[in-house]
Formats: sequence, structure tokens, C-alpha cells
Amino acid sequence: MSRISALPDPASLFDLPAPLSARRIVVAMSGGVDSSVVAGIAAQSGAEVIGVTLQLYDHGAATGRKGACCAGDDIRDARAVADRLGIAHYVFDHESAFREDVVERFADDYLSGRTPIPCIRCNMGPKFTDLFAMARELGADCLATGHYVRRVVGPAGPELHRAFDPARDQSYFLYGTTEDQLAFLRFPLGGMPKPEVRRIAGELGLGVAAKPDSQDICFVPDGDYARVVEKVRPGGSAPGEIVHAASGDVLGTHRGVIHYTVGQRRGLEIGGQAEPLYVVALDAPARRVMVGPRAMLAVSSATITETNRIGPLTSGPLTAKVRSLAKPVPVQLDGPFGEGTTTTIRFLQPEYGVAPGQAAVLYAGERVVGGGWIDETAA
RNA sequence: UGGGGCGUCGCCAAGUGGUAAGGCACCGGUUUUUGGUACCGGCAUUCGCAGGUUCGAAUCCUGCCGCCCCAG
Repeated sequence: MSRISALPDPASLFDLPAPLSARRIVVAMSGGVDSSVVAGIAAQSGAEVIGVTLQLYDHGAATGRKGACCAGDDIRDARAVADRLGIAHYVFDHESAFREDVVERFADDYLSGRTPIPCIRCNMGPKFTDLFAMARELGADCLATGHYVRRVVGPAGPELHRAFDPARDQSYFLYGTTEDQLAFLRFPLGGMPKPEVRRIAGELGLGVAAKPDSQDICFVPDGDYARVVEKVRPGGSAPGEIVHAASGDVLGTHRGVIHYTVGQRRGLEIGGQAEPLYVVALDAPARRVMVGPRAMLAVSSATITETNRIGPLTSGPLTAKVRSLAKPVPVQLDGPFGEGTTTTIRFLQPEYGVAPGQAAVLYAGERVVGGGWIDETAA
């Protein structure tokens, strides 16, 4: 195997005390390009490397799918990479835990009129909590993953920062990382642009070099998430009325609240309007989808629960991201923050399309200060 | 079966003789490790039907069909 060219010093990438030859690195391998490259870099660092892969869901459903991870072909891909790199590799069956912690919760959230974000649950549970414990048991000095996020050691300890490549930044999905976890975690790709990662994969001769990025929800086979909800909780959703939130007029019939999310415009199939109508609220008990013009989506504050804080709160300005693709917007914090407390964030400018069930992630500049689940919003 | 009104894309709707606006919805694409959003593009050879007038009609005329309102 050839040496990787033009690569930063592995010792700094993994931030471990010298000599690396005395260290043991566990790499979380999903079967994708990113974590494979992490394994490759680790393998050349001189440290002992153990690859660990979680099997999260059913083989059959995942075989042959593009953009999946952690099942079926991906397990084989991870194994092939480990073989090529000459590192140990373990696969742990995590299907039942994943089903309970992530999939069932996902379905229940939709049924209650919320819009879940399973990738964060997965990171908080199987990916970090469970893998974390395994890595400890394996006597590792750190757990390395392929996430695009930076770990920066500051005066008060390790901090979580956005990725160097803003287009790849995954910090939104990792706000739930605890300080204990962060002390042990390493993210060697956080400072690299994606093309560089693929280049390295190619140099290492990894078969996954050109594998498509994972996207969408990994356990939803074809983008039809509602079908998964139906499968997990049969008969849980029923049709109901689409009601105009301002006038109270019944405008039509919907297919079940699980098909809608606050801020959604398409799929309502309500024509004859002067302006687009958006879902402004979901009333699951009454099975009603409330709609209104875009102005009704404006939100001035949100209550967020189960907050996690990473590092100290700063006195400087804070921004919050309320969707993975949203730009962080200026906010003020009103209440305690961290240790699972509930707090309120106030938007300095109205924010649109804030959906209960999504995460609000707080930033101080590039640093992730923490976040929580959006529970309620106020106009 | 007296009077009045209306019938233009799935919905709303402009257009009253010169060769079918626009909005909503829908579809496609772009963006994107959640759902969505946003942006870009597509979307009536045809105007309830049948005749007629005209160089030319969704626009004028006649008949028919359908719907709505008022009604003695």
C-alpha cells in the first residue's frame, strides 16, 4: 500500500500523545468513503487500529441500495476496506437497539404530529453512546469517526467546531455529543474538503472511493418515509381535514398527519388559492392539518428541551440553526442551558418553518455550544 | 320551463374580433446525511357542444347541453 501524499501529520489529526505506536484507535466504519478514509489514515499512523461497524437494520432492505449505510452491502464494504488496510474489524449487531431508539421513535414522533430527525438520535445513541462503550471496552485511546466536524482543544477543554468545508459541515447532527464523549472522540476529516477525502480513498486503493454519499434517511428504502411509519405502527395514521388556520375553513382532506410537516408547501393539493399555503401546525389528536400563508409561519421564539451544552456559554452573540440546511440566525437564550434543561430561544428576526421535533443547534461563531429539541414555537 | 347570470388547463381567473395573461395545484431539475423550504424549468394548437357571420372568433349570431340566482 502506498503512502498517502500531502497529508497532515497523523499525530495531529488524532491528537494523541506520542508515540502513536503505543496507541490503539477504534474507527467507526459505516462502509462509506469517509469513515474508510479515516481507517486508512489511522492505519498509516503507526497506531494499532480496530475497525468497528454497527449493523443497524435489515440486510435485505439495504442490499443494492445507493446512499445507505450500516447495513447489507455497507457491512461488506467496511470489511473489504479493513481487509485491504490489514486492520482488525468487528461487526456488532445493533438492529434491535436501533429499531427501538431510532426507528420506533421516528414513527411515534410523526404520529404525534412532530417532525423527527433520526440522524441525531442515531448519533446520540448507537453511534456515540454504544460505540463509545465498545471502544472503551476494546481499550482504545480514542474513537475516530468520519464526521465532518472539528474538535478543537480550547482553554476549557475540547470544543466542537463546524467543519472546514461549510458545504459538508455535520455539526448540526452532532450537537448532542457530551463533553465526556468529545474528550474521547476524534474527527480527522473535519479540516478537509470532500474531494480531498475521495482523492485519498483513491490513493489507498479503496473500493469505496467513488461510492455515492449517503443521503436521505438510511432506513427509508425509497424516500417514502410514511411507509416505514405505517410498517412500524400499523394503522396509526388516518385521513383528516385540512383547515385554514386563520379562517377555520375546511379546505380539503389529507392522507394522515404523518405525511406533513410544519413549513411544508407541496403535497397539500389545494388549488385555487391566491398565494401558496403552508402547513403551519399539526393537530395529531384531532387529525387536523392547519395551513396558512407564509406569514403565518413566522416564529419569534421556540422552547427547546433536553438541552446539551458543549463547553462554556460565551457572553458573545449566539446563533441558532433550526434545520440542517438553515443558516444560523441570531438568537438570545432565555433560561438555563445544558444538563437536559428546557430553555427558550428568542429569534432576533422572525424565523420561518420551525418545526417541533427538529433540533435547534446553538453556535458561538464556529463553535457548537449545544442544542436541544424544538418542542413548541410562538409567533 | 317567466326573468336574469354563468360555462376559458385539476382549482381560481384575465381576455369582448386579430390569433389563449397570471396565481394556486401538479410534474421535473438544482440544492441537501432528516422532514421540508428556496430557486430554475415544464404545464390549454385551445376556450361547454354544434352550426353560422368574418380574411380572421374564446370574443358576434343561432340552437342545444349544464350550472346558479330571482320569481310571480
